[in-house]
Order: sequence, then C-alpha cells, then structure tokens
Amino acid sequence: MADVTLEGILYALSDPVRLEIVRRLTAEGCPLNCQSAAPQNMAKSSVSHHYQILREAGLIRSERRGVEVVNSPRCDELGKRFPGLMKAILTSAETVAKRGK
Amino acid sequence: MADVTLEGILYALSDPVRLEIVRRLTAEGCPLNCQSAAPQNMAKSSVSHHYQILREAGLIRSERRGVEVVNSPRCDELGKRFPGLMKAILTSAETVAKRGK
DNA sequence: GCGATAGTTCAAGTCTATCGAACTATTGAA
DNA sequence: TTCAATAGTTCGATAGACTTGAACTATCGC
Repeated sequence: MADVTLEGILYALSDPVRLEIVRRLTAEGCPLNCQSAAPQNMAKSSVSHHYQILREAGLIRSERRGVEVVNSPRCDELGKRFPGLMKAILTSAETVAKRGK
Repeated sequence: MADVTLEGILYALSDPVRLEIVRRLTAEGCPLNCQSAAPQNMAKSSVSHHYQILREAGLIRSERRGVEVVNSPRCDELGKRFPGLMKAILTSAETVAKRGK
C-alpha cells in the first residue's frame, strides 16, 4: 500500500473494462469472483491481466476462496491516502452507468 | 463538450505528463502556453501530442494568441458534468506534488 | 520578404492490450 | 487415489499507443 500512486490509480481506471470492474465490485456489498465482474465476451487471459493491474495499483484485494478468487475493493485504505478520490470517480461512473452509457 | 466521457478524462489524466500539465494549468490563475506547462526535456512533438489528447478529452481549451497557443482548464464545465471529479483528482495531485514527488 | 519563435504533422521505433493455447490449483465424485 | 470440471494464470504472438527527430505551418518583429 506504500507504493500506491495517483498515476497508478488513474492509469488502472483509465481502461473502461477495469473501471467497470471496480464499479461493480463497489456496487455489490460482497466480494465477487473475477469473471462475474468482468465483461462476458472477454477472454479469460485478458480478464486476468486486468485484475493483475488493479491489484498492483492497490485498487482491489484478491483472495482465493476454494476454486475461485474473490475480489474486494480497497476503498477505505485508498480514502485515507487520497481523500474523496475514489468516491468522486465512482460517483461519476455510477452517474454514467445510470444515464445509460 | 457533449462527447466528453469519464473514461476519456481518466485516460487523459492517466499519463503523468498530462496530469502534471493539467495540474499546472489549474494552479496558475492565467492561461499558459504549451511548453511552459510541460516537462522541459520533452520533444515538442510529444508535448503537442499530449495537448491534443487533453483537448479531445475536453479537459482544456486552447486558443492561439499571437505566436503562441495558450491553454486553460475547463474545470467549470467539467464540474457540471462530473461533480467533484476534477476537484478530487487535482486535490490528490496537489497533495502528491507537495508531498515531494 | 526574412528570420525567429511556437506548434503541428509525419514516419519509425519501442512499449502496452488482446487473444488463443497450454498450464496450475482446487474441488467433488467415482 | 485418480479423474473430470471449474477458475485463474502464464506464455507467445499480433495489433495499437507513447516518444522522437525531421519537415512543415503560422504568427510576429524587423
């Protein structure tokens, strides 16, 4: 968590796929496995790649639970480091999502 | 301004160079020309490229003034479309900048 | 018009996203 | 324990973005 940077966060969220993943993870109350928060038609390898970037950026935490890996957002810790940042981005993302693309 | 998207904004700001440019533009009260807000050692073509992306993302407005092009942030309009977004990002950027690195 | 300054455009080289295929890890059942 | 199924990861390879130098355009002052 020490080497979490603003550029890293913005870079990770600059990809529509990754932004949508984080949006879904935060919208749900409980952790989701990798594929349930990712686009349906995307290759598994691409999904895995995106999750790796999100992990390295410090945006999510992943944990193996049985046969699947469940992911949770790290909004609390991020909120301490960059107050209001995730909230603003996710609020905007929600607005866009509700606006219907 | 109609086709300004959240992904476009985040993408534009995901590059450290572009984030720094926008940060300087907003920190200054008056518009700056292209090179005064960009890194010193960067090629002109690269600088121009970044400004183009910032313009297309709707983050800045450029206007030719004599021999130079001056740039201003479009925080007001962006604030209406995505409330709190730019403020949060720029606050974080300022924090990082003041933190020394 | 000439030169100088400030940006833009263009083509080429280098680094990232995407995909399919092969691989690993875990579970549950025979 | 062995087998099959499920969920992710890793690996090459291919198509797109960042950087740069060179050439080009636009504006100003002389």
